[in-house]
Amino acid sequence: MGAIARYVGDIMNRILVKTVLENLNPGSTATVGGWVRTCRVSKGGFAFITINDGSCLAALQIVADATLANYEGEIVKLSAGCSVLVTGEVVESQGKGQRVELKAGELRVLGWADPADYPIQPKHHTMEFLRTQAHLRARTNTFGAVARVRNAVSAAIHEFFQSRGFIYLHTPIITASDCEGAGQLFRVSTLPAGQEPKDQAGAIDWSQDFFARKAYLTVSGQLEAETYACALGNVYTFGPTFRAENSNTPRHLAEFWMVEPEMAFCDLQGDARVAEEFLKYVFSAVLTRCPDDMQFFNERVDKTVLATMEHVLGNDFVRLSYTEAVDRLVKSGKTWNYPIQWGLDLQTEHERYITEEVFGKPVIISDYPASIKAFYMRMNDDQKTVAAMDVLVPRIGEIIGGSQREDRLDVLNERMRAMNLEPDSYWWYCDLRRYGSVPHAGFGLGLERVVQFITGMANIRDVIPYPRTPRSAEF
RNA sequence: UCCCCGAUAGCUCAAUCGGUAGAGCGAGCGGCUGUUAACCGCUAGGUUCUAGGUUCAAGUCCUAGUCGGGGAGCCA
Repeated sequence: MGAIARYVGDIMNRILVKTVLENLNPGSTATVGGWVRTCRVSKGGFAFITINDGSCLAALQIVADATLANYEGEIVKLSAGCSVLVTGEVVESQGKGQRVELKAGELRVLGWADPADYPIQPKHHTMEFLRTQAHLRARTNTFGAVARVRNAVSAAIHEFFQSRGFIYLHTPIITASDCEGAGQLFRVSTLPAGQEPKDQAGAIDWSQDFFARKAYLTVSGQLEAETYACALGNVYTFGPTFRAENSNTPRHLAEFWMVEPEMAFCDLQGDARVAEEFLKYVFSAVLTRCPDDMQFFNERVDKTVLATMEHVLGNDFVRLSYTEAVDRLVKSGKTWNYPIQWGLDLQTEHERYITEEVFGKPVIISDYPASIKAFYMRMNDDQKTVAAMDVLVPRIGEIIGGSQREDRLDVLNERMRAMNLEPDSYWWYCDLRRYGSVPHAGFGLGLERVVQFITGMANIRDVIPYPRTPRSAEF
């Protein structure tokens, strides 16, 4: 067995750097493992080695002196990226910058990292460069903090719904619904490329494909979630979602994670109320659990994120109808690149004006014209608008899109025909309205956009470990 | 997909009117130091994204492409 095997006992007993820094007092003994951030060798016969193990933003300072057997042979040669296992005594730090440090009694080098070619130097790197080193970028302060915040957000999402009795539902990744109205789909096929079997008309014969029909990666679990909501009451999905849109922006991914609660016996007002409570719960949880990481983002990434979080938590979201929003935009006196007119969708510039300049906080816009929204949204009594709502936040724009669903079969059929959709291919979706239909509502939230909003990270590709975007699927 | 901008040392950038490529950081070596993005000195390090073109001469100008960034659309 190799070198690692000999250390298994110590590895299993290691203590997190976070624990040492926050909980251990001078006099304790500890074994920690981590990756070297910096190593400064003093001719006075000792070396300062800071290591990080991902458990927290801060690094632990190790003091190793020349009495250690491998001091000259190994310790003085340590550099950024090396992995080490250190056992020593927690002591009060003589220097500034840390409460305690670890005086090494034994320092084992588990893995070297040649400083001549280790890509993560102890200096500023651009996000663009780190994206090309996605397998190592988690070792930086920024990406470690992003990973911890993303984790805290994910945990908070489950907690919020679980504590309210929602059932976590796993909707299919592969779907045969090819027109959910949410953009381009990735096709899933096992037919040999270029040699697909043809039917008599010369078209590809999909009946010979794996699923005996065309299949795709899901763009939303909503329709399936509705069926379970109409049996279990409140459910939520939380999983990967795919869009084959050729979108090249700092806010779009081809593969991203989406949360989609769906609630039976719920109308649009209830939907909006849950959306607001939900966002506030998640923001609050991150502030509570990742204070150091949030402080870091506030200092190094975006100096407004903490104030924004506090502001959002301390204020009610603004409720505004689409009609009122259009009215405000018309009367703003501003000149727009895109026209404002009742019946046209709001553009990014309009949404940002409302949420950033008019109110300076999240805004929930509701009751959009039916003509610009999906077939499944419930027609309002005015016969012109549907019970849809978008939650808009400063800087990001739309973070949540939701609606009360059309629960009347005849109205749904009418809407589908008006949008050139074939009700027969949605037979199971229509069945929900045929048998025991109930008012229900839900919304979808992009996980990465929430993490972006919370951390202030400018590009969505930097809040997911391995971003998939047009022409990019490295790693 | 559309518009704009960019690509020069490992990284971040500079290079005047088109005139023969430089700095900081990092790295190597040496010095100094309870240090903490340590500090000081020396050294090495380049097919200037690719392919064409203009010119006596191209990092610089032109054309096409590739990749990256910003904005827009689509959306979460």
